[in-house]
Amino acid sequence: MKANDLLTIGELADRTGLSVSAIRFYEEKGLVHPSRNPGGQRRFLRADIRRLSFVLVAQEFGFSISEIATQLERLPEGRAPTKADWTRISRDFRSHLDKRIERMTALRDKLDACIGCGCLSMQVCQLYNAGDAASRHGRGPRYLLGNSPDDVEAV
Amino acid sequence: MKANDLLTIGELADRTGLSVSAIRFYEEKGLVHPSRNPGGQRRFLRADIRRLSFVLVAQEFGFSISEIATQLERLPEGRAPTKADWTRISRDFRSHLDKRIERMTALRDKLDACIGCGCLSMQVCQLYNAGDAASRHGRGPRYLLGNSPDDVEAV
DNA sequence: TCTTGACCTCAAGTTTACTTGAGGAATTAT
DNA sequence: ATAATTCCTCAAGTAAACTTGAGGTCAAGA
Repeated sequence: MKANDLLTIGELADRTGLSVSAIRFYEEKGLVHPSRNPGGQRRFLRADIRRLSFVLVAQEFGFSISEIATQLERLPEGRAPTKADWTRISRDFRSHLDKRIERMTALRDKLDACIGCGCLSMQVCQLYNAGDAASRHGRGPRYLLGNSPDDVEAV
Repeated sequence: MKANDLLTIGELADRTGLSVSAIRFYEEKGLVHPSRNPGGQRRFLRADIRRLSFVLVAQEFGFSISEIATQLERLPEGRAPTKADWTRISRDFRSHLDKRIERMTALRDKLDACIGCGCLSMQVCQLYNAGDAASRHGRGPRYLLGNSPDDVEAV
């Protein structure tokens, strides 16, 4: 590490656990904006360690890179983000995460009921619910797990 | 629909909400094994509606197509799966899902603590935990959210 | 029968998130 | 001073999960 507090791409890679190529890729996607030294090499702020770690956590939360880029645009460039900056972003995360957890838990509970009743191969079950079917539009199975009203005699 | 109880690919698409091309793709990946009529067109069993709906649900649970294919190999071909068949598979789902929910919830709780304390831009917080850092290997940030022991003075 | 809509195959394209490789310049270590 | 690292750019490759298109066949209804 040089006398100043800027990091080379390799140092940043070591600090974040990312590969060098991934960091270059993230720059291309607008997640970081390193400066260059006289020789043309990238120089990163220490704050970029956190920025990239944020990216990794956000990915685990199910955000795509472009969504993360949008979030990060709300952070200041050049100076360390304030508490208010991060709080705003965290709140968005929180609500996104809540929805995902809610959805997963609902699926699990329904699955639980099915394990008990064996309905995945039968007709009457929590998953076989006209309400569900009626509320579904667009993507995904219209009738969860293949049941549809006129299939009752079939499978 | 013809007199017999076999479905054309279009009918199956209507029933599952999948596109025709997706169903062909799934066949290629071994998720369904339709027979052919004399003219060479695919003919599906009614049980394939459930099979494909299972695929969609499994994808939401975070399984990849090849993992789903592995699970489905445990189901009988040609006859309707029994309660025991599905129960075995459901149990695997349940444990996979539990792990994911656990992980998401843990992340959310840590995030909550951070929204409260503003630590995403500070030094002391739930996410800044030597234990976490020590237990991390391989993929992902070595130091969650960018903190590392000698960065305390920095950001 | 004939026409239209559904189906067929096979190849290539798409998006996301990166990695790998070639060819070369800048830094650092000895 | 020189060798060993590290870095640079750009192009191309990879894997997953599909879609799109070309060129042609099959089936169902008027």
